[in-house]
Parts: sequence; structure tokens; C-alpha cells
Amino acid sequence: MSTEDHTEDNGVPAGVTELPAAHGQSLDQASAQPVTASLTRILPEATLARLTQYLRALIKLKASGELRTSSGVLATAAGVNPAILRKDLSLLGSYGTRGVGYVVVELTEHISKALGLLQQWRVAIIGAGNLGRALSGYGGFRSRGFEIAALLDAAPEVIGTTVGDMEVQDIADLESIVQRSKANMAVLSVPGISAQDLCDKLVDCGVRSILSFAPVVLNVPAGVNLRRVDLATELQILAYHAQNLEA
Amino acid sequence: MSTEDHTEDNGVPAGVTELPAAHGQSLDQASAQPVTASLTRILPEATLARLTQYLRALIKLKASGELRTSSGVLATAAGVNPAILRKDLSLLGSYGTRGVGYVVVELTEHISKALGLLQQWRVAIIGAGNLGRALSGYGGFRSRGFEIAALLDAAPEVIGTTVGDMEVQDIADLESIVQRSKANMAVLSVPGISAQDLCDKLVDCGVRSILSFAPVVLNVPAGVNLRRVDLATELQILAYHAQNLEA
DNA sequence: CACTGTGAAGCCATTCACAGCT
DNA sequence: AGCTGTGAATGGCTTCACAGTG
Repeated sequence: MSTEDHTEDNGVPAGVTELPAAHGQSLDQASAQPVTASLTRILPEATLARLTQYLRALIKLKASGELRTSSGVLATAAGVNPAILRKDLSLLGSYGTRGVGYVVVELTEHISKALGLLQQWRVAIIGAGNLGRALSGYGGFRSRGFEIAALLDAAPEVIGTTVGDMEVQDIADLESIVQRSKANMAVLSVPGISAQDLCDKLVDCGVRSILSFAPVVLNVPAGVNLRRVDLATELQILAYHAQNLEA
Repeated sequence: MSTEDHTEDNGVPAGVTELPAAHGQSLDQASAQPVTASLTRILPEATLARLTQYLRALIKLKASGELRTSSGVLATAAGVNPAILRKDLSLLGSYGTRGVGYVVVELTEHISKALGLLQQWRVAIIGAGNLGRALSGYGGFRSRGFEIAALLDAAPEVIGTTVGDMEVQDIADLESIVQRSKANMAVLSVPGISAQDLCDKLVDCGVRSILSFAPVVLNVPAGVNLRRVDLATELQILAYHAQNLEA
């Protein structure tokens, strides 16, 4: 219905974390890594953001028929420098061949596995305003293992309408809907004023990973992953740089 | 028309930068800062993100009638620790009073000034899909010095319709519209496939600050500010942490 | 010979702890 | 007495440069 909703592939970085996280393990860097070792240990946040970019770049390369690639090519495609790409990948294990490079499909799989994209994630979208609708129609999710499990809103005139192929359900039934739909992630695209309350409810019914677009500081118990994207913040940071560019 | 579009105040951090920027000045930390010194010198990206949070917290405090505050209170409201808040503020100058704290309105102004929010920014939104519409209706922008200057799209059935109080204009006329509307910032909420082309056009007609939601790596000449927010990346990072939380 | 994998160096950001004011 | 402002210490991430290897 319009130009947008960048349904395609490739893209880019983002947020500051927010994970009060108390990851169980304290040791990483175990001595032996017998290759293809399943558990990847803790990856730095910055590395994670870049891995998603490599993944996009790889998918593009595969689509254009490339079988192999190198840190130089991949780095350019992902907009980073080759050294850090190699360092990032080395944190996952040694999946390249010296003097040659990386096998596209192989590397794609290793990164997907490390990121946890081999399992299907079910996302409940809380708030069916424009942002919520944009998200529920965003092709980039479905194509990467994220299934929209439910779409909720509080406004009577919105509840019961359909967005894409999803019916908007009543936010009042959040707990039962989340349980029934087996959602294990949630996106909060609601006004700041209701965000904390809904966040608490999500946590109560077992959701441990939440992406919030609400412009408020949210408190979550340890063990819950919270990421926030703040649109006004983005523009403000841009304004700062714009101001400083002016002669 | 629904629950979302968090029109209110407070909110949170976000993105990884992307500024190939070749900021003129190399010196900062000049010796004397005669207070209220106009030019703030380069602020670290991480500090910028937090400053926007402090600003939100301050606006809330003001709204609830507080005249003064302290690093402890503000830090809690912004979700950071007091030490880094003080360090951040000290980069702007010494606007607090030892033993007392900060005057809310005064600090608000200093931060606004540092961020470049005292001038009016005019934002062209490129792409009037759900995301573009969500952004153009986002109250948090207008209330912070960001005026929506224009809303463009390519789809014939969308051009000419109104969104809020804005008429959607034809993206084919981008150059003239940007010039006439005096837009000095742009938001790209278009499909990845058209993003680079539109980005180039924006740069051509003088826009030097761009916030992109398109899931592609964009190339811009030095001197242009580009920030990117990638929704799929956010979920993927969350997936990683979710996977690692699972016992 | 080309390209990966990685120790070491360098840089940036956060935290600590306390001196300096009011 | 209390809270700011900041040097010093710490920790994490990035870049460098090269040894290792097919």
C-alpha cells in the first residue's frame, strides 16, 4: 500500500543494551574448542550487532550466486573493516580457510546458530497503532525466524479488525493470549504511560525478551532481556551532529 | 486511533553510529571554560544517547513541579548510575552546585542547547507506509523541536492522501519539495531497494542528516550524518540473549 | 601467495573514590 | 554535611600487524 516497509534483506546496527542480565556462566574462553562446538559463550554486544549485518550480507551474496567470500568482501558489504569482521567470526570458531576465505552457506549457518535464529521465535506485538502495524507487516521478521504470534491493542475500535492476516485482540486478555499463542518475545509499541504496566504483565506470563519502542525507562527483573529503541533520541543525536556540522 | 504512538515524554537509548564524519576540530578539552561557553566541543556518542534521557527525565521532573534535583535522583529517573551522569554533565560545563544539586530548568536548557534542540529542525519523511505514518504522527518529535516538513511516497494511491495534517507528496518531486519545505533532516522509511537512491537524492539537495530505517548499508559522502535503526537486528539480538537465557 | 586467526597495542567508556565547594 | 566535579583505575572494544596455513 505504499513505498515503505522495507520488506527486503540487508540493514544495520542499532541499540544500546539494557540487559541487567545475570548470565549464569562466568567462565568463557574455555580452553578447547573442538570446532562446531555448540555453545558459543558470551558474545560482546557490539559483535552481535555486526553479526546480524554479516548475516544480511551473506544472504545477499548467496542470492547473487556466490559460493565463497572473504573478510574483505563481506566487510565491505556489511560496512565494517575486515579486521573486526575476522575477530568477530573468530569468536564463533574457525570457519574460514586461510588463503581462501569463507564458504557462504556454511558461515551463514554458523552465524544463524550463534544468534539463535535456527529456532522459531514467536513475537507478540503489543499496540496496533501505526508502529505496531508497521512491525507486524515487516517482512524482514518472518523471513528470519520471527513469527508474529499475536497483535494486541486497547482501543475498542481497533480490536477485532484485521491487519494483514492477523486479527487485533484485546490487550485486556494479554495473559491468556500470550499463553495460548505461545509467544516467547514481545514488542511494546504502546504509549509511554502504559508501557511499564504492560511490561510487567508480559514478564508475569513468562515473556523474557522484550523490545520496547516506548519512550520511557522500563524496569524489569534480572533474567529478562529488554532492548529499547527510541525514535526521538535518534533524531536528537542527529540534531547534535547536524548542529556541529554547521560552519 | 489506537493504543500506540507513545506521544508522551520519556524514553531511551539506541543506535550505533555511522558517521564517517570528519569533524573539523581535533582539539577539545580546551583549558578554560568560562561557564555558559557556547560551543560544547565533541561529545562521545554514548554521552549523547544518555543526554537525551536526562532531558526526558528533567522534563518529567519539571512537569511534576520539582525545581531542583541531584545526580542521584536524575540518574535513577534516566536509568543510569550517578557517576556517569555527573561525568556526562561535566562535559557540558559545571552547571551544578556542590552540596546542593542542579536547577531543573537551567540544566534542561544547557542540555537542549548542547544537543542543538534550541533551533527548529525540519524533517522530511520519505516513505508514507505504516512506519512513515507512525513517525509523522509521533508527538515526541514536534514537542522537541522537530517539525515534519514534508511526507513523501511513491505509490500513486497514497500520493495526495492526508496523514494527520500532512498531504503525502510525490517522491518524484523530492528535490523541489525538500527545497521548498526547507527540510534540513530526513527520515528514510522506504524499502531497502530504493533507499540508496533516495539517500543520494537527499544528499544532492543539501540534506546532511539522515535517519534510515531501511535494512541496507547506505553510503554517504563525508560530512553527511547517517544513523540507522534496524528493526530486524533488534529482534535478532534479543533472540541471541533469549537463547542464552534458556537453561 | 593470499587470506585467516589472533596476540599485543591503543583507544574509548565506565566506574571508583575523593578532593573541592557551598 | 552533602553533593558536585574529576583524576586515576579499570574494563571492553577496535585496530594493527603478523604468524600460521591451505
